Amino acid sequence: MYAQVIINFAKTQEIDRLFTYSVPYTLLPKVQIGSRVKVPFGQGNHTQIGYVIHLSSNPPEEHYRIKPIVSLFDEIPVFNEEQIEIAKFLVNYYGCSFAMALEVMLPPGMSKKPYSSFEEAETYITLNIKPEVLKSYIASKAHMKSFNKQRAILMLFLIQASISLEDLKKSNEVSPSSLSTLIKNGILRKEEKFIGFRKDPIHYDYFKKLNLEQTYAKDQLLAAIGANRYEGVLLQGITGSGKTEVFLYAICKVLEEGGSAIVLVPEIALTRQTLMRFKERFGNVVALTHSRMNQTERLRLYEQVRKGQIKVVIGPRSAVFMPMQNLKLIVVDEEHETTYKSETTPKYHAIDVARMRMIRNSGVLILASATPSLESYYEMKRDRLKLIELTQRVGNATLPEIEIVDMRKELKNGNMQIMSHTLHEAIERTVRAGNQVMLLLNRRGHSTFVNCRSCGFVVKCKHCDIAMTYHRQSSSLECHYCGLKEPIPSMCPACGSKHIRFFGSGTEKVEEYLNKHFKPYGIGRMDFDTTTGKEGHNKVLEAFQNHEFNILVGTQMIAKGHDFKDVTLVGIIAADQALYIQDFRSEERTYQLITQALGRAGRGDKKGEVVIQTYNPEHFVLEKIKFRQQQAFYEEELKIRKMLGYPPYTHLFSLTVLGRNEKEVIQMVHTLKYYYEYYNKKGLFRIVGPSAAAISRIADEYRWQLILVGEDREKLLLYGKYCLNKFINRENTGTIKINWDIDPISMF
DNA sequence: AGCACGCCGACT
DNA sequence: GTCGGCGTGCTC
Repeated sequence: MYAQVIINFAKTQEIDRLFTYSVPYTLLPKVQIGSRVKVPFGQGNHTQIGYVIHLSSNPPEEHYRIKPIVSLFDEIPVFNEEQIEIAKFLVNYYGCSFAMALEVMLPPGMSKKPYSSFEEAETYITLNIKPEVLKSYIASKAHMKSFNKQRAILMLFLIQASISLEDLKKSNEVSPSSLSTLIKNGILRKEEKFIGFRKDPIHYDYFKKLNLEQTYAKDQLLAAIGANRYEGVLLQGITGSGKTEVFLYAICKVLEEGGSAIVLVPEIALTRQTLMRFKERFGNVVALTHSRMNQTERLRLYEQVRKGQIKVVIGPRSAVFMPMQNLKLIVVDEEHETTYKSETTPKYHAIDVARMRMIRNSGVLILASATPSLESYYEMKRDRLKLIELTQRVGNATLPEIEIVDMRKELKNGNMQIMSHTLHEAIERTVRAGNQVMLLLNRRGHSTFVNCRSCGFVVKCKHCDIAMTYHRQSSSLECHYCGLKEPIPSMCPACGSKHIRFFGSGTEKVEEYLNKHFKPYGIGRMDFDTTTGKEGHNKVLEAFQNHEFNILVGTQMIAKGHDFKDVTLVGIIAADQALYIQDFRSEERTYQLITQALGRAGRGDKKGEVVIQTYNPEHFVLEKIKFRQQQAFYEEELKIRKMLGYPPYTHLFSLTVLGRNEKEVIQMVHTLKYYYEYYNKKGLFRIVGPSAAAISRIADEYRWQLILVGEDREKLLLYGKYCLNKFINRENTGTIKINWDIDPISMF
């Protein structure tokens, strides 16, 4: 028997290919596709770890010396055959190495440690003395005050001789230290009980009754699942229309038919309520993956999924690789979110992988969003996705009133503040009525730049080409790109003038304004700076939910998915801010962000209100938002993209040249462009640039970029990589680095 | 990534 | 005539 193997460390192209090894008789039954094996490699025959990709009984035709596999690295294969197909897809679709494609699918921490199957064990605490003796033991210590905590624990054991540690921890009366004292004194003992996995039944009574529109949507999804062939669905439902409830029914159907499902959510912390909705209905076959999981937890989950015990996995983009058994449904919630695209090689997009898996498994892909990405909208128009719409809010909730405030008029009338009169009054009205306010401003800090009035000098970061932001809280200037903190200059570093002024507003400044005018109602702020702890997000949100404060100001992280029934006012402080970013997606982003944010208003029975502040009220994005012309927005934006030759009509291949030596970077990027021009004789591709990146220097590294545009994705990827390899092989690239990406999420 | 091979300059 | 600098190429 011969095994074809990918070497684990093969990150360079020359060795990123299959190597054939013979399988010794002793390892014959155990070496399987997806196994990790130790193999001798190179002249020194150092053992390397390899992944078995194919097995065959015939030796290869070419005659080279075949070495035998040394041993197995893990007891059981780490990948199933579907995952190997996914890896092949990643190699072809993103042009990464096979080794990288395989590695990205392993749970972190597993790449170096052997993996073994294990029995499900649960720790139980058991009474170590006779129950009669326990009573007298408690009585004998009755007078001791220090025994109170131990007594509370022992009282539980009067009823039941053995309790699982997990259940004990849930009880408030149990303190870990007194528990260990009782174990030390031999009153209780710890034991491991091996228990088979007993899956919970589906709790049908928790499913909510659907309205007409939801029922229609549900029926269409169930039909798609029942058809047992690939179908892609765009589930487009306005905020508050009850999308989640609809796809919970779809998951239910999949489970009934013996299948499994993956639910992808953006990186933003999933709210407890959402998780509860899954747990209530599906019990222990549901599992959540998240970034705060430790290695043991990750391995345990991977194993349970592989065995088919876990049938529903909820998680961020990496959950799309889970080795589910009989995977029949993938839901991508908030599918327009950019966190679904990986920033590290392989730079995969979770939707691409999800689609590939569902096509392979004849399953259903549901892309759910109130504001789909333009790509998905375009796919829907081309009949590659079936549109299922939810146009009404559930219950009595109605759509909020939208008011657009022209900040130029505000300025003319002498209001220099960040807050317009309209918004100020709306806040006042709202909090007085006992309701809550959310204010969105996508910039943290206090003032976004510091400027000298005499000479115009702007304080920039020493290491980056960006103005420093004034943070009042830390009373320093901060660079948001490299993290540099500097003291605030008392005079201009350039001319010595004392007339230093602060311009631009961030969340801190809004908070300051609110504290000045609305302090008694309570002010909260949620941004990168206030959510550092591990429960940072939840702490702020829970306090808001409990009315510990009634006005919340924050960056985009407040715009997503949270339901607060008392929020009746949402204010967008600077709506046009993102429109000035030089990126073809900035209109789309702005549309999505504002629409999502205003979806936060009026989720309960109360009527909502939205105030949007802008210097650009006639901008088409704001007009479409104001008049709720979603389809018109998408059509208009598509027209622009088509005219300019941007996605979804074309594909991009971006290259960034990085280096500490500016001259070298500029020279190299020009030489690189020459290679692309040389091999573009047929003119299939458009070459944009080179140009300095939007932030031309970050942490002392200069950044220049080149963008290739083409209609044929496959050819573009080949061309992009081919010329780059030629360039690297023929030129002395010195100290520069080159990053590249196909279908990048932004132009930076 | 490692290791061998190989071609050139500095040294006993 | 030999030792070692590292540039180049190969690894089942």
